Amino acid sequence: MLKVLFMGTPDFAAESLKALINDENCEIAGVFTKPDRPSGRGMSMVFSPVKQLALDNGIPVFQPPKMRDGTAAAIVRDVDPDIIVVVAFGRILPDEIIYYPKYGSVNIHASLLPKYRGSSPIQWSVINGDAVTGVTSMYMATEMDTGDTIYSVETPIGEFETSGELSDRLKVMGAELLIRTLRDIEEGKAPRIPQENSKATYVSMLDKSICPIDWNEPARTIIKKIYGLQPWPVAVTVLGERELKIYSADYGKKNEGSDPGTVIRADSAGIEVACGSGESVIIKELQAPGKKRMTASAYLNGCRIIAGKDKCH
RNA sequence: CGCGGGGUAGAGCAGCUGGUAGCUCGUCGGGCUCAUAACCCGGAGGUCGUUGGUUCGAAUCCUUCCCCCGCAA
Repeated sequence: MLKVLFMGTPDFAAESLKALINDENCEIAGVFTKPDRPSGRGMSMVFSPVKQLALDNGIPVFQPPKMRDGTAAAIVRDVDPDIIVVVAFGRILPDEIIYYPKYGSVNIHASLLPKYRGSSPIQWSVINGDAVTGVTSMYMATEMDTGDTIYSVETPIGEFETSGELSDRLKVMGAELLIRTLRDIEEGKAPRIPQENSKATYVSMLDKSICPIDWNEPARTIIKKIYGLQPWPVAVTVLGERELKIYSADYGKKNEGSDPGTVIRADSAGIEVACGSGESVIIKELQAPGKKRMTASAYLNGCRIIAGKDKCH
């Protein structure tokens, strides 16, 4: 029986916590999650998925505002876990916490380390057009995502798969990997593989500055960006007077003549826009300010777009 | 009371300095074409989100409530 202290915040982490709760071999002595903050319309306080799940299962929840002022470490000593499991916690832990438990701390990271160390590995693997990605379990070290890896599992990325969809798959894979990892650690047969630091790449947190679509890019780059930025922050382009969020798109025909950004067709099939490399992209679903998400053809019904004249910026 | 946008025919919108409603698509019927995401003719379909009020008269002005969306993460 492993006495586990779990740390995590979003939906992705809740999946792992759920697996731990259902695992006969684990006793969850407590859960750390980010402090509640107002969110949503009306800015009401909403508990994180991890907190909600913990509360539903009668697990003690701790939300120290700071990890380095000693109070968090004091809680850890008080809980006195055999191991700390960190999944998408969103905070950096001090050494006094990482190395406190008998087995140290393990982390589930949504990439094939050492590739994509950092905050948004799932999104970047999609945006960059990678064919495969995966989840990795590792022993945590002082520097973020640099610890020795234990296991990793790969999965192909669909050509039109969104980051949200991929995340839903990876969180399940991560939860399974976590259970296997913990079992082998307890049985003393988990490997400890140092990362090849020379092959490491880092990715930063996403923000809205990368949302605008650059129509000079090739079709695949644009399409991968559209799917990679979902469900947040969502790729955008300006068509006419409005900034449109683009939710789905497909490859259009070769188009050597038109300037990138030019609408070359607008009908029930969607809005086809010329892009770089003599290619084009067909916008299928979009959302205008204050409106619901809708198909491009529905949008065209109420907003005349003229092929050959209007341009996306 | 965090800020802002919106609820009008099946869908997307216009109308909103007041006089009972219009566009595009879809749909139904007919026609044209070798053919088409094409075109032509005709028809059906809306108590304009809800409550109360102002007015001779409100989708259009004020008010109550409900619902949807964006910002923020």
